[in-house]
Amino acid sequence: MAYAHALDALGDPTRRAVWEILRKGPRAVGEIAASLPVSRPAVSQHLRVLRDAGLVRERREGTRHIYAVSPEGLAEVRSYLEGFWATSLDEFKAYAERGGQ
Amino acid sequence: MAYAHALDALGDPTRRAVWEILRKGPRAVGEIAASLPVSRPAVSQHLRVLRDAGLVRERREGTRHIYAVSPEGLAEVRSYLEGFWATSLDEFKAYAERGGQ
DNA sequence: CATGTGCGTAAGCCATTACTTACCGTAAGT
DNA sequence: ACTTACGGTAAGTAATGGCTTACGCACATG
Repeated sequence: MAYAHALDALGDPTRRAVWEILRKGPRAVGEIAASLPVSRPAVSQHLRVLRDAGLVRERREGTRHIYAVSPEGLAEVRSYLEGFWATSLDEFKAYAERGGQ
Repeated sequence: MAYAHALDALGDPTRRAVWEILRKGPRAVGEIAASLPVSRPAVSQHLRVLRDAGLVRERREGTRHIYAVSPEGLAEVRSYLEGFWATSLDEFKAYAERGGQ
């Protein structure tokens, strides 16, 4: 299996922190690590997971590896959650009609 | 911390499997466990995590505990992801304008 | 060609956690 | 009251995984 699902990748707080940094714009690995209380290799490993999940994308500028949020992986997670939305609302409606029990 | 974020709760494959079963409609604990390759106590523990994350809700019918997907937790995850959507599209646009590199 | 910079990978350690079985509590039926 | 049904909890174990340091590779610069 190994992180097939994007939600596996987002299930770690540090990884979400990396993702939230990239949300502000593309960053090199070292820059990301400088903003976090973990080492650069740790960030590198997290980025690999995020990349395998399709959540970030990489490009190279000389020796620097620039990462950026990828829309595709985000869209995948979104559509996954959308599938729950309709049934969830139905449930909520029935729940309310029972009087909130 | 311990599963403060709903995405932490959704970061486990078995827990997502539980959630996907509940997506089809409310179920008792034993019913859920019967659909999965893990024991009933394991399901019970996963349901507790999902419940603490606000992703599922519980009601009782006699000795049966009926679980159902909760809209609130789902909405939380959705709004979290929505925050990435706009910036992600901007990034994608810039990416395309660079020629897809 | 040598040095410096920026990252990824390997190996190992430690904490987290997902799972099991055993047990206990509660509700309903006989 | 006894029994059965249904689930949560406790305790212990095995595995996952997140982190570190050490190392190696690619690119740029003197």
